[in-house]
Amino acid sequence: MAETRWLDEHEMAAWQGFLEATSRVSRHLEQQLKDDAGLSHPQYEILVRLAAAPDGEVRMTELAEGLFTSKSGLTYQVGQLEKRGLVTRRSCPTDVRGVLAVLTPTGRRTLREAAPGHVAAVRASLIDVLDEEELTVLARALGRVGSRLRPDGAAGPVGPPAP
Amino acid sequence: MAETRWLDEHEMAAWQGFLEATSRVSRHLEQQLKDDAGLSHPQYEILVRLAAAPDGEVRMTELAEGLFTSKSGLTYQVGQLEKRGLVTRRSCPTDVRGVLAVLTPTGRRTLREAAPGHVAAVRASLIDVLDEEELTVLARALGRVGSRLRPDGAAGPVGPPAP
DNA sequence: GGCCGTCGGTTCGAATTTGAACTACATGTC
DNA sequence: GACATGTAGTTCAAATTCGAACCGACGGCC
Repeated sequence: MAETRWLDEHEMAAWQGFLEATSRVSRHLEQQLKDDAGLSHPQYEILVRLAAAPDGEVRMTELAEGLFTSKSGLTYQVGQLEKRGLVTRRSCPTDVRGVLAVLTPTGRRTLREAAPGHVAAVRASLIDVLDEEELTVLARALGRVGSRLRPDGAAGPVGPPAP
Repeated sequence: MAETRWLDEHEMAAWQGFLEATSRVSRHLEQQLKDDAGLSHPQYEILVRLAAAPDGEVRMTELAEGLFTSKSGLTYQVGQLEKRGLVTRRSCPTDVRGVLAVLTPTGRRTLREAAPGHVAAVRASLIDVLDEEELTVLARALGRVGSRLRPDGAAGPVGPPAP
């Protein structure tokens, strides 16, 4: 292994900015959702995915992937939502092992009530803080960062070899 | 409250990219640190801050602010580090209430061994994935996002009122 | 000098997250 | 068809996180 390439000032600023922004934004939104809708962020995301799916139902595994969370974590959160009547489970018709999480009418209503406040908070804390160029660059750059870390190894081109 | 301004496709891409990138990067680095050095990310950050401070000691509250974590969370993590002999506590000479976390020689050595691998992982997952322009824009944009959410209300100019 | 509101840290209990079993089923191969 | 291997989801214990309650100490003020 060659000498360590430490981060220069510029890179360090980006890294620290990333850390601070992600911490604060996620904390802020978590708080907003809890206060205004009594939902955690994972729970909100579950409702969103279900609402967007045909018949409002999605396989557990598919949900877990979309949430970037572990299988057991998802089981827990769906359990919480089920307790509150926002979601139901039914077994998958084409695979006996499978389970579908299903959005209930109450769940759909809860989401409809929570969404405007949450979107407003996302805008206030992130989206509307960026100008047009920043938004574009950020989407492109972070999209690449995220996709390269996907487990399926969608690493794509590693980029040109160092000159 | 006016009509909700939903996110358009462009904004949604940025938001989703942000969510995915933050999830995956933090998960990836957490894993790398645990595997290679037996440290959690908060623990690593504590060691870094201590190593950078004169005499390797920092007040608890100051540490908590730097880590964007709660006071109790910090107490816990410093406790863990203390158990492993990487950190000691001593009471602050100028304020009886205060506590200083102090880096031990073992702690300093542990950090020195962990740092190269961690920096490499930060590069591989984020920094080296960005080109020069992206790095600059990201530092600027996320820096602004983070600072606006600081509790001290360093909100700065909110920007021109909507036209 | 004594009081009052605030600060610095810890402790506590509750909620959440994770990875490692574990069960039950699906799938491909011969 | 039977078997080996992999997949879907849950359960479990352990670790971590948060906020609220708490205690002792500080500081300003009368």
